[in-house]
Amino acid sequence: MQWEELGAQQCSVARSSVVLGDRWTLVILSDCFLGVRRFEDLQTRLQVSRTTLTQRLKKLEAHNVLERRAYQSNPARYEYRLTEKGRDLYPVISTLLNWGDKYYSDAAGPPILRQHQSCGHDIQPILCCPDCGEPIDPRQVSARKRPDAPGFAEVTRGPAR
Amino acid sequence: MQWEELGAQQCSVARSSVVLGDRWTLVILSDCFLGVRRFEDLQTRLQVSRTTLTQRLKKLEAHNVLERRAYQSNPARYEYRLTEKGRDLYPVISTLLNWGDKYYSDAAGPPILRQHQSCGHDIQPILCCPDCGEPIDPRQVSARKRPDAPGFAEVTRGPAR
DNA sequence: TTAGTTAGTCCAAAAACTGGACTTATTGAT
DNA sequence: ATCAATAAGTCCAGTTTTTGGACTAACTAA
Repeated sequence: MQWEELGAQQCSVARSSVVLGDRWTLVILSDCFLGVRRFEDLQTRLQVSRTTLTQRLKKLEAHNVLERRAYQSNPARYEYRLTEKGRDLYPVISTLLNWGDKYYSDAAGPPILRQHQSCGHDIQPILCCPDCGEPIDPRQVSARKRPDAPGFAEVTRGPAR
Repeated sequence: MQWEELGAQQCSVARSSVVLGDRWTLVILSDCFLGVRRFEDLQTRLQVSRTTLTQRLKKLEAHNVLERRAYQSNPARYEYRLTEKGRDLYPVISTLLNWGDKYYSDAAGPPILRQHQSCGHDIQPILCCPDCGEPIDPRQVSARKRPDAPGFAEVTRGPAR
């Protein structure tokens, strides 16, 4: 299957993977959330090859996740900023960071600390139900195919077995 | 930079990307959360090449995200189950699904619906602060390098500018 | 006996990624 | 005026990864 075809599948994770699913994209976006905007900074920090970085930035721009914007002219220089669609990836990056912190931190703790300004605590955000407000226990969430949806999702998961 | 070296970086997203950062892994895991366990089922549903699927499953097993377990002998047949470390990826998959639902659904809505058993609603989980319980606004979260942490993270993001 | 099932392996071709040199247009220092 | 530095890329040839499809092993059911 060609790569872009994956997006035709009836699955939101598959469609998201068309944009995000490679070695570098999530790391690039993570840096964007830290305020890094320039090609040189990204390249230096991530040690990604210039060719690959160029391709990734173009792809993210094409998918409207980043916006390429001139911050000076003569010579023209560009920076990359998260669009609203890009900012909406915050929960993904944030939960990925939680997972990495849990399983790949060294003894001294996570390399990046996040502080919730509203309450002052260092936090690792958690998933909650937007309706009842309770923290989500995955076993309390059942998944089912939308009745009229086409595609392969015959198997879906019920609540805890 | 070689691929596994990325894990040496002082960044939890980079380390997570060593395991998750490719075209297929997140989609495979998404299927695992739907209860798909077998090689053939994954291959048929995802249309991933058998070689790549084999490699991914081996990698996920090596990183202790999936467990390979015989469900019969003569001939031996194996299934793949999420470990605790794998189940801890639920928030990542879930938020990725939210994002895909928002930006890549067709008019009829998301292909997979999730219902919170505790309260009965169809939901898209949101991020909350584990301390104060409020929904997370990314602009209310500042990131900073742990003071003694080595590595490149000179740039960190403050709260909304 | 034949076909089907399942979890893979093997191969050659195609696609993606790599490091490093190079380009262009400018500013600041000597 | 000359030289070095900066920034955002492009270009290239070599390496690594991914692909589709055929094949295998060890059974079971008809």
